[in-house]
Amino acid sequence: MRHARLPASEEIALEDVFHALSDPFRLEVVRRLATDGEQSCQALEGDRPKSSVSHHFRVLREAGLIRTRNEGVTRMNALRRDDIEQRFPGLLACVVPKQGD
Amino acid sequence: MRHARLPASEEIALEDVFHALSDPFRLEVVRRLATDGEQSCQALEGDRPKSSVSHHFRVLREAGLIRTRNEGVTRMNALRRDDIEQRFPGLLACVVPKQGD
DNA sequence: GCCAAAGTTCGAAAAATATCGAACTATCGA
DNA sequence: TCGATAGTTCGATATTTTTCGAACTTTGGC
Repeated sequence: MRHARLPASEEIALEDVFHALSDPFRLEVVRRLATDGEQSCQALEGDRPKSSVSHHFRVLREAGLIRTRNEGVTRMNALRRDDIEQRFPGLLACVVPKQGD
Repeated sequence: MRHARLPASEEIALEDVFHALSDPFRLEVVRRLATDGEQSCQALEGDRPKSSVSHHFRVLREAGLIRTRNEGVTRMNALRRDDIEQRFPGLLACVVPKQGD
């Protein structure tokens, strides 16, 4: 399996991040990754076909929001917390729900 | 001129805000409003036709990012700083360039 | 009242995204 | 090696956005 395109931290573009997060499904994925940590694709698919899920994960990956690594037959997706925080401090805090919201 | 639709602070949706900011022109408008304060539409149009500019201001307005008031024959647009800050603390700080960036 | 200026609205055409099935790839286990 | 599992890629269609001209609205000035 070819290595997926992944922008370096400095290459992450705000427009791309915003576009990636403007979709409800992708926003939810980011939130789940933030609260529950690394997840496989299927752990987050909500009865959607795999090709659709794969598309959304790709958008998140290319925007620089997540990183994917192979673990056996599955792929684990993790939020690029530190990279995002470094590039756009405070952004993740707006996305991840705080208690009492 | 009819009053433009404007969501209350609590109604501002993160997805809408992200979508609004995912366009380079709109992101630039928000930055200009943040740094230079209230502006007319034409002060920010970059050789684009008025209908296109008007469309983008409408997206920003409906997302809850700006407020528009009539001033004579022009309409002045202002960033809804306080409302956005209250609803999504820290978000604007990610958008507006800090010095040395 | 008439004209000009600043935006808005409408409608149609172009461009970008999303959706989903089918075929493909890679890895693990038997 | 043969399945089975987890994703990816491709291609086609549907939906959403963007773009832009033309017509319209509102306000101020003469």
